[in-house]
Amino acid sequence: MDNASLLTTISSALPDLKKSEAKVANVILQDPDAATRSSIAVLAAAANVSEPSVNRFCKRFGASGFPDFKLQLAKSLVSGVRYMSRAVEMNDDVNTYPGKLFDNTINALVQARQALPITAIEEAVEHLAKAKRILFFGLGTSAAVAKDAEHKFFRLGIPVSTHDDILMMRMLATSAGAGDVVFFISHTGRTKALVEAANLAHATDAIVVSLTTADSPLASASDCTIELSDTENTDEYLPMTSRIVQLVILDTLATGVTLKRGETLLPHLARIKQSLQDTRFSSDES
Amino acid sequence: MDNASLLTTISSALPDLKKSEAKVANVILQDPDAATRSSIAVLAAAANVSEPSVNRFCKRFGASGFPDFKLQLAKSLVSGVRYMSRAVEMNDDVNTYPGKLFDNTINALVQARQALPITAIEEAVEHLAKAKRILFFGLGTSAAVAKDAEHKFFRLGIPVSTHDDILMMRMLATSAGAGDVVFFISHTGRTKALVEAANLAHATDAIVVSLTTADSPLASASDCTIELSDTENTDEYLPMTSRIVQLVILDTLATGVTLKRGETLLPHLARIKQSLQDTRFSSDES
DNA sequence: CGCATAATGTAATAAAACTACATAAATTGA
DNA sequence: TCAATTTATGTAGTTTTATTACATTATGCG
Repeated sequence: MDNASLLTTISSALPDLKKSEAKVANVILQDPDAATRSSIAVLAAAANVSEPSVNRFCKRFGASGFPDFKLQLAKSLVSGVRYMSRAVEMNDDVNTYPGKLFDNTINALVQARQALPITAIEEAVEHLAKAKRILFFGLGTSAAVAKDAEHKFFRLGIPVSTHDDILMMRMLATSAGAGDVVFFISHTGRTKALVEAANLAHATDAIVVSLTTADSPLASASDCTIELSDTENTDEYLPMTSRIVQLVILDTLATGVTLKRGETLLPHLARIKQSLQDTRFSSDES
Repeated sequence: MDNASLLTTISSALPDLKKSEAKVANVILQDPDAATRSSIAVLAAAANVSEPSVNRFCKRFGASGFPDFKLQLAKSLVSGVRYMSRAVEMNDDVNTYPGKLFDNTINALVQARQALPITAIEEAVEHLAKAKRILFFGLGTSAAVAKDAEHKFFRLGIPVSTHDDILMMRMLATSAGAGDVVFFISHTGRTKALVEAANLAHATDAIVVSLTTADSPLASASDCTIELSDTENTDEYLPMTSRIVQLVILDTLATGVTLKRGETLLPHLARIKQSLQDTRFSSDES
């Protein structure tokens, strides 16, 4: 996996390079992105060396030639550099801002995908699959996420409830016990009311699982934390991308539980789907 | 940003491509990695088309030429996101299925991004920005989406409420009037209770906006429909990708309203953010 | 059916990359 | 220090690769 490290490799090899190779290295290190778009002639001119020198440079770093080197370099730039989120500007029009919002969301998901907390997911699935009851707690935007989770786990046939009422949360947290999973959802992990409820639940025999930011007070109060990296400030005023990532993580957990429970679940899901049939207009009507 | 999405873009553009371009597309989709290492001649031969056809193909997808296209393709492969939706299999383990779920969601968003109903969004923003009151109606999974929307529009300072109670929906729909926007959210657009409520609302002076599938009964009952293409059967038993797209569309609408209302809104949002300050543990504590 | 337009291919041209070889610089040992 | 030798770099020619302009073929329409 020398993908992200090609530039590092070059820069640390700098002292061992021949004079002309070093010149090439410097030009590339100075603006790697430009390098990926240059031809060998342009790069050679920029470095004041001959074309074959550039070629030799490429081969030295494991590429089969200049084009191959450019390819590797381009790849390494993707994984190394964070994707740029494009902030919506005040004078964006309807042709611009929807695309930006989608892009930002997509980028957030791609990034989250790259840093999936597999072990935490595994552990959480373990707890959820064994749970006799699941309580989802969330406030504000996370209340909607919790509601979505409730709906999803309900379909799996697990007794589940959601709460966005602080008093209810405290009462339920206090009276929770073995077999219960109390699941907290919070972007910041710093909402006092939620952290307090988590502490109350933590004192019982129930399992406290949280979906939140690493190193937050909420994480400390949990038996199992699914940590999401703090997103950039795209979410400045209205939380957007963060909750989408949360939702997909919850999809993941629900899927994990489904898989863990095995085949028996599918008939159950099919039955629920069937039960909704009569509430709908068939595709032919109207 | 077409980083993670070049292959998805190609794949979803497939039906609109000319015969020779489609041949090229298929060869690339079949083994994208090989494509990044091929010359234009090799690729043309593999696809049984002429070299200029390959070149035209590349330009169609925004590249300046074949080498540039290869570069973009290589970059898009780095993220590891697969371009096609991959169903979760019964014997997938924790290293597999989370990635699949993220991939599917990302792909759904990329596709939705490509077919953004700009005019409908514009129209809906128009209505929402003028609204004196907004009512969000949704059932099941869409209830969670509605709740999220409520939260978001509430922050914009618009009187708003959400309902997932059929009777409440009917009463509110009937008594709605000028200045009201009744916003229906439904993946299928065929849920009877919801369609009936939409018809009741339609009979009033209120504006009925819906976020649903094209040609559905719900769409017919609306003044303005934001049509989402029916997603693939990834959502077979548990709705996943469809609701994510809905959420991002609602983000888009909220953003559109914000922009339409102009600068004045930002202080309002900042104030709300400020009001939440005291409910949180500061980053230093704990 | 014949015209018009679009789609694709052919062949020539230009650009880019690579190779073999030549020259220049550096290193070594007498 | 100065040849001899090795190593580094550049030159020029060759080959590969990509692009352009134009010709041909296919497609759709009146």
